[in-house]
Amino acid sequence: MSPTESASRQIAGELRARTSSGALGPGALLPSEPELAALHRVSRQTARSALQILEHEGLVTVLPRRGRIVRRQHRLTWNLSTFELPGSTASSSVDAWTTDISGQGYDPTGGTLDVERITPPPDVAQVLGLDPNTDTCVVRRRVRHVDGRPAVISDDYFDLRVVEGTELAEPEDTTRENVLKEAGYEQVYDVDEIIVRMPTPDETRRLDIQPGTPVAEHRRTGLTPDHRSVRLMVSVIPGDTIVLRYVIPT
Amino acid sequence: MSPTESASRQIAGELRARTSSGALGPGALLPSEPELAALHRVSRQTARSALQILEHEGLVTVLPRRGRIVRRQHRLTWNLSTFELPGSTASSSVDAWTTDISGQGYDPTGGTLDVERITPPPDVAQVLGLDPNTDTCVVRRRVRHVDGRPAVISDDYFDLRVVEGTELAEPEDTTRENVLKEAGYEQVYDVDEIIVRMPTPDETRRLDIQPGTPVAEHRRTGLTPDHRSVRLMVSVIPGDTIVLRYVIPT
DNA sequence: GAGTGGTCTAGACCACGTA
DNA sequence: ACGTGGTCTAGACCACTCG
Repeated sequence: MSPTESASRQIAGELRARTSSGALGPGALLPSEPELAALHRVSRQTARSALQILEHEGLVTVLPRRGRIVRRQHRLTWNLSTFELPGSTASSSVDAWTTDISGQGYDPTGGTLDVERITPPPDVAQVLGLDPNTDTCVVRRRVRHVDGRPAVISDDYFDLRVVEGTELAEPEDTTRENVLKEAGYEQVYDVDEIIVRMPTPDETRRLDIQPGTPVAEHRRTGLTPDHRSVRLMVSVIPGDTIVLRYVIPT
Repeated sequence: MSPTESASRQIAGELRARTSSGALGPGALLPSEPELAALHRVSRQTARSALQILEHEGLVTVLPRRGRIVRRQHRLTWNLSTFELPGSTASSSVDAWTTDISGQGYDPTGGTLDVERITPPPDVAQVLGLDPNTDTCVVRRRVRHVDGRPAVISDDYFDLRVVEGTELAEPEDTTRENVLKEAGYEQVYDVDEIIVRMPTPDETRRLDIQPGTPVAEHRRTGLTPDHRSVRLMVSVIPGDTIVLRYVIPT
């Protein structure tokens, strides 16, 4: 026999069933900790554990001093491929982020741009082929916003020798793309890597996400025809708000 | 002033710093709950909470009855684009999974294939354009393994009318990709959507993953030239073991 | 048998927003 | 003022494995 489930898991399971059956729809208020404890004749801690199981599953959000509600599951789509389906309205030359978000009825404005020259962190140095001791890289840090709230962390790394003298080394908000090509570094492939993990405490703070929300770390490396990496873009994307999308011709 | 951090968070932060500074490398044993409690003069529950914060961040794994160790962060790469960098050795016609995994020195064999005819779940019905009440779909369920352990859940859905009479409707493990084309449904685009979320209890069990490990839900829709969806592949991919990769020509 | 984590209890104090 | 969740304590019992 399977060992009986712990009380907290049983209670969590019961509530989970009520959400997936629709009895507790998105936005519905769950029982408070003392209520749930009394209902099931357990201590408040046990009831609390049950609710936290659901929080960690992403089913439930805490509204401070209001209680816990069932989460809405709506997500935005971020198109990461340059290729578009015929008939789509996207103009792929401008920043895809802006097009995507406003195309879905949201406001992509806001956020900050911060350009710095730093000694490259080890992982960046390796990708860009830099010496962490002697080389300098330019990082363009950005927090993209949606409807006025932080939505994505997006850091762009370049070798200083590549972008020196171009607008990419300056704190201007360029809509970019052929800057690198004009500097003699034609970019012909992007290699995207997507890592799924929990956020660091710092990321949780910067993105203002609920604890327990996983993120995608999206690392896009821009390659020249001779396979040199000229650009590394690292984005941190909260899983509860954004879907990544690729269109691939077969 | 910022309100002082709670004791459990402070202790977690201290341990986190010791891991990122390298003082606690991968595999290192962390202090046990009673040890940590005594060290910081707090109750066992508080010490436990601190350790659980790190578990939920994915930094730490529990070895039953041994203690908690710092996780290794190594991940496999799964190539999801058909396009390959010139010079790569992949033969893109066969199952990319097998090529990818064995190319990285792991064993992709094992697992099960289970073919069923079911009434389509609502999300599948919508994508494939089926009527949930009258239509039937064929699902090919698979749990892909790596080195003998479950690694990825991969369910393939088809309209029964499309695959009836082909090997895709039978419980055979075919590696051929042009079955659909021969049946008159040429597939010219794949649309991939990647959702980052926490696993359901069922997925946690089937994938045998640590609680607190996030997953990517990868949904690949195969489109014909007239934008009909003929195939939906849904994969559930544990974040702690696999990196997704796309190569995109610019 | 000692030591690990897993679970639970019954209390307590706190900050803080809503009503 | 009341009720919410956030945190903490000091105890307890359990299943299990390792030496």
